[in-house]
Amino acid sequence: MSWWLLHVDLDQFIAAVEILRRPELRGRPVVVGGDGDPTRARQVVATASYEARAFGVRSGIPLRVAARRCPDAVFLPSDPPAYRAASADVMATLARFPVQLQVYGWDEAFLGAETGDPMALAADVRRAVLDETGLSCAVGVGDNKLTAKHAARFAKPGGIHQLTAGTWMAAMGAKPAAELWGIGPKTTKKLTALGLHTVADLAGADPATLTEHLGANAGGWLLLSARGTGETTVDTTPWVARSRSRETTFAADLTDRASVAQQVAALARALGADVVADGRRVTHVAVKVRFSSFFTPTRVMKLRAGPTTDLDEIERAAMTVLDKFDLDGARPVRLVGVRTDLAMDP
DNA sequence: TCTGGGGTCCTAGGACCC
DNA sequence: TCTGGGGTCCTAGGACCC
Repeated sequence: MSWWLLHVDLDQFIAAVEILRRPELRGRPVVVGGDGDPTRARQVVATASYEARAFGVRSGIPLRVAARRCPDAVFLPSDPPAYRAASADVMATLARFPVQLQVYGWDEAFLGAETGDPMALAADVRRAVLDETGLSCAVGVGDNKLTAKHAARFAKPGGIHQLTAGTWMAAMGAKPAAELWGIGPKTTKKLTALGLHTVADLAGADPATLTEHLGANAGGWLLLSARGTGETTVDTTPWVARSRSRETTFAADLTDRASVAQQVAALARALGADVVADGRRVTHVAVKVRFSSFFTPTRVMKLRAGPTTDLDEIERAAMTVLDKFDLDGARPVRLVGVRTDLAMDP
């Protein structure tokens, strides 16, 4: 018996939920995103089914591009409440296993288990999720969260796979460092500049050099990651949001300050109502404005009078924060957003 | 064909105080 | 008179993830 980490990752989650309630779509290219109208601008793909991915349709590309690449795809609007409900079903299934459970977003979870046969456990988990929810998932088995996470990638779609310290370098060493969990485009660029291209390159890098160019914290963490080292603990405490935000990209840019202010006020009120309905108090109010140039500054204000549930105060604060922006000259605004930071003490 | 929405965590720099 | 050092709070932005 030893301690194992499992990473459960649902396959094409959002598309899978849609196919589950519309079985006639199974086997067809399905694209979910925005309001489901691929002729409208400024909407992107949330999730594409594997059949659509075969045509080059990926998360984040504009719906119009998806329609061009895959004209036969079925386009559906995003339905977050349905995905939340499906996610809850999956997590409930996982919670019935004798494991520690850490929910990690809608479609992922880490399990920690003391077991002598982690692959058998993974197979059981996969089968239970499929039987009880109709949703397929991949399950990665590892000696820490990083190896488990990457094992799940090898397992996708719908399989199980094991990756440990002993097999890490053989499996991952030749892959681009960019594929490591936690390494994004910016870090990749810095690593490339240092001549570090693969996971093996990074694993063998000079710690002082990494620290110098990426910071003490990030440098050390990168090196550990490249060597397949990661967390071994599972945080089972229920997730409590630290912030909540709401933003809107307009179909056509706003060009007058009054419209921008009205949109921000409405967002602040709606967001405040959601947060208060959840029994939370607001400590900070932030406003985000994206101009047509894609320049996207954010301004934030701490509420001096302390955490509040007063919607008028939240809206007023948003208006005060909006005043920090230079909206003169009618620079076209394509997006506004409001974020509330939430009090963490009960 | 221009580029969604909702999150978390970290860092840097200025203000302010002792 | 041209100059310390530390600590905390606050804001802005960067980076990444799903």
